[in-house]
Amino acid sequence: MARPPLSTDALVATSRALLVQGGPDAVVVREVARRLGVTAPALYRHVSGRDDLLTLLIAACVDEVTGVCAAAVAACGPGDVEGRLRGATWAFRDWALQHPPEFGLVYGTPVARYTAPENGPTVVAMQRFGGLFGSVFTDLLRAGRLRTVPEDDLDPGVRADLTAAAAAMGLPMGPGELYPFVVGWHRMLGVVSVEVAGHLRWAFGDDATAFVRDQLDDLAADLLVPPARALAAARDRATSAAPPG
Amino acid sequence: MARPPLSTDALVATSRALLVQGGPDAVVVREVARRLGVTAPALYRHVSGRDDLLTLLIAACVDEVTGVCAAAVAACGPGDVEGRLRGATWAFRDWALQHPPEFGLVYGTPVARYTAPENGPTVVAMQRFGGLFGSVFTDLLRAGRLRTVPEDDLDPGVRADLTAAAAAMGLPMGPGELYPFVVGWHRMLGVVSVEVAGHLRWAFGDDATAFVRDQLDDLAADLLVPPARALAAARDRATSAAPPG
DNA sequence: GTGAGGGGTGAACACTGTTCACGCACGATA
DNA sequence: TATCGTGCGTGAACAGTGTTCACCCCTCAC
Repeated sequence: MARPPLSTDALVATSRALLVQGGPDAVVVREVARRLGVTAPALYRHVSGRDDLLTLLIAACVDEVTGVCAAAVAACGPGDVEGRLRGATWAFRDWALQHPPEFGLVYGTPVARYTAPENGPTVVAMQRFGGLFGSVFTDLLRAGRLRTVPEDDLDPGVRADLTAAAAAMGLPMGPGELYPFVVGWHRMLGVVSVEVAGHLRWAFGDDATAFVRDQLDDLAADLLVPPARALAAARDRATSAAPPG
Repeated sequence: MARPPLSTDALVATSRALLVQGGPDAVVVREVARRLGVTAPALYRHVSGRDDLLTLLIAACVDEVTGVCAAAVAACGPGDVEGRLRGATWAFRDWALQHPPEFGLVYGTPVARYTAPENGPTVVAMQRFGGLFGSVFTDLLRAGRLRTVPEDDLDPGVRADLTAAAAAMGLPMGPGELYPFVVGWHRMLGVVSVEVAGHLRWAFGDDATAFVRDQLDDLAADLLVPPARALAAARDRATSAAPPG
């Protein structure tokens, strides 16, 4: 009766099954062991404890959602920068709605007593995820499709924070260009969080898809410059490159 | 050595202290009892179990936030419908930021294995809370300051859901009038949730106040008709009441 | 062949929520 | 006044949790 050798991946997979089935509290060391045909202390050879298990689980989920968003981005034509934004956004929302427990674990109220280890796997996974959306936005910026904000219109504190954040992440962006990125991230996460948490059920029952699509469309409309105007702006820049006088 | 008699309020208060100090998992029956100078089974004379304790705690928090929002509304002049919206919104955000554990308990990812009892105290507290914001929006509507949506512009499914929801809540509103209410609730909750959960820290460190104020101002701008235009619309309605021909 | 060590085991500890039989002290009743 | 019923507390117990410990077996390198 050879039992398959214990691997960290197997631990994470069974932990996730328990998470899906009964929420974070159902991820119980002894039960994970039981399902793997092993006693609880055996897991401590592969994982330093329950927190470590959750850390790996969160990282795996972030990697998965990064993957589906990246696939949606890759499915767009090379020039379709708007499609990449909409595709990635909707892929994120779809994944969240199809995996509420995982979404809750990653983006929900922080799990009690759990704190992600500094520079641990969850942090680097999050950075990969942020990098994906960052590339979508830099593409929009290069194509002139991003509705940037004049720096003088920004609150001084916000401007300073965004300048610092761009520098910290090595992004070649000014604060007025990073601003729509933050707004996009913030509103998208808010829209999806509220939907997944079920706080729209009183209005839309079990399916708020149409409403959420409206909200994400509104968000895109706020973030993007229409293609025609982007073209005109590009023409303006070209002519003003040879200024009169 | 007369111990103060055990009251449900005392249970809720000590539970809340534990929640604030260590998150939902720190609300431990035995510790609540210990702090009240009593053993654990004694609590079961006043409360049916830990879930019941959480139910009462959630209801108390909802009542508290309803109170601060109501106070902000009451502080506005009788004609200041816009001030009521902004005041209630900002009061909600302030309460959330000052009480992250309570906010997480009420509006965050549902607590594992906990489900609110049907028509229990949490539900009626939530209804009171919804009623407060509902009154703010009906005031806006009556003053002509709410940017309503033509019914034909609504997705048919959304329109049907909103019609049903208005009927279920006994609101004298059409779907195009309920729509901005849902948008406002949805976006406000999203903005605040993301801020409280700390998902903006990478950009703004520990204080995203200025950014969040921007976002809530944007939301208000999306929801409201400027006063001047509201006046003009009222004039139009008055003149078209005596139609030509 | 033998030592080293990776990876498993059962027992144990300190917790948790909850239930149970018990008992005390009080107010209403005969 | 004596007695009962009941509200409210107690300690003991049960099943479950995360985690640690001493132990042991199996395999691999020398």
